[in-house]
Amino acid sequence: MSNAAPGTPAPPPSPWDRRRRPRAQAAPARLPLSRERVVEAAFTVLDDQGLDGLSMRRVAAELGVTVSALYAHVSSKDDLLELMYTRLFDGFELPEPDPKRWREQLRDFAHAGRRRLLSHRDMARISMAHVPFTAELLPHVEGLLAIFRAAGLPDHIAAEAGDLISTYIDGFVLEEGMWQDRAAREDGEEASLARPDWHEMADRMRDYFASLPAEDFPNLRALSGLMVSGSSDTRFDTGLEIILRGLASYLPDTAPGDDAR
Amino acid sequence: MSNAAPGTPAPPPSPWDRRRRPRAQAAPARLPLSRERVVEAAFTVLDDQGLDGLSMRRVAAELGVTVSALYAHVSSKDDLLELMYTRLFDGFELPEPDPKRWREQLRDFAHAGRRRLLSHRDMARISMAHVPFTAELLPHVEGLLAIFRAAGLPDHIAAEAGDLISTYIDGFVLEEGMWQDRAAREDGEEASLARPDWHEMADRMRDYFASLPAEDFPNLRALSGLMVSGSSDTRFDTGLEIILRGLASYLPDTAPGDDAR
DNA sequence: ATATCTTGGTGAACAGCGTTCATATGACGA
DNA sequence: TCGTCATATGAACGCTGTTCACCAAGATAT
Repeated sequence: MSNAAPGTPAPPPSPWDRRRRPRAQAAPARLPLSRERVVEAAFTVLDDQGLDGLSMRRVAAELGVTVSALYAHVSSKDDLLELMYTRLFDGFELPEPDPKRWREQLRDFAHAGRRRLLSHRDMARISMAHVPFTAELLPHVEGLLAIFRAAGLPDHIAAEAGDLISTYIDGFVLEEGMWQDRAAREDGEEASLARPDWHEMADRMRDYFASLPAEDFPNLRALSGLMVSGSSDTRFDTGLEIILRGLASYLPDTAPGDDAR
Repeated sequence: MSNAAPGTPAPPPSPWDRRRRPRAQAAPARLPLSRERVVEAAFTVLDDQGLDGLSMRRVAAELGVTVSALYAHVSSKDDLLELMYTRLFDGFELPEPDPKRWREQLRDFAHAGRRRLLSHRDMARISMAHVPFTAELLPHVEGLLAIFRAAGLPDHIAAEAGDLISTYIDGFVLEEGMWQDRAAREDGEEASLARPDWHEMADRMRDYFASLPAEDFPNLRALSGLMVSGSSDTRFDTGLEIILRGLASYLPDTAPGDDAR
């Protein structure tokens, strides 16, 4: 590797001498960036890094582009998150309100909402941080209100019910995600790092509850089975049903417990 | 102290020559740091900077101490946030369950919970990010379950009701805070920077709803008054009542609508 | 009285973050 | 062929959470 002694043969281009940058792959006929492509990339980063790993730099890397390029299409990270939030509910349609089927319609709404929140990691956290009153989301709010009013709910109840049910969905999925994360983290620390095994976590939790002093925590012990195990789906439906029954109680008088179950 | 050559009079201590640091105020008999003091400082930072402005460095500054000193008492920022979360509910007591008064007891619980969440800025965001199954919080869960079961609710309902009601409280306060923040931000951009005027924001929101095309948003327009104006307190109670009525519907048979309102 | 250990703090550093700005480059119309 | 325009670059700024080698002073032991 002789290069030192006999008169310095080839002066390496000093860093401040910029002739032509080696054009890393400057613009290889890439289809140009766009809002859509940025949001899309953000979703894939979100899905395999989680919200805490979602940085502008990583989104840029995903697109094979520098950070600053993103800011031509998105005005800030918050802006990007808001775009993701509204995009998540793209094409979310609410049915024409049918007074006789309002409960089913709300169940469908809740299930569809939950499914969408579950379709991307940590999405509930993002959703929770936003108020659904952007122009794109207003039709959904309107659709919900339409169902409530068609069902015959008094106005002051209808006005609150939308928030209540949306918050429930968000909150439930958020908690689902937190359990999954926690399971994954503890799993990763111990042995396997790619198996967020849900049941193992549930077992551990039930064991923990069972280990509590019986005289101080009788109810927690008694209900531990129901609280942690049991599919999320049925737990979700149970909570939802409580809300629906509460709403039904404000209806003039349809034989109570009628549509129940 | 002549030690140098007779020419150079007083060699100023070179920066890398560290004899004794001027002891800025090394340890002015300060009462030593403690977990408690750190958490306390974190709360005051939280209250006047918000969660986004809560950094370890600012907490340290609040205590007149360097960042690294904090890590002797707190293992990470997440740890600190968790401490704040559990500390918020210190001394939170649930009553001995009284089967006849379960609704009142739950109302009291909800009000107390909301009040505590409101007692520090952005606290609902912190609360939402945690699962209440830490050792310190388990007694509260137990107390809630006790009320549900004493009231006579079936187990699978009782197991879900705690989550439902807690999520409602958290979610409601969270949204309250978001409106306040948004109002404050827009206010700050325009003119006054110390008046988060709530009513002005509500007015603006109602105006916005009223400006929507009547044929597309009849319900939103009709209910806008109820949704945005009206005190938060009564809106909170309305949502809470829906849940309580839903729970009541699972009771064997106490003349429905009995304790209602 | 001197030496040692412990305690509780310092300050510099690291890697990463969101955001901005002057600059360079490729494609297109004149 | 030249200029223009849009687009992407890369360096920089100030901030973040976290770690680590070091240091001053008090308590303890010799």
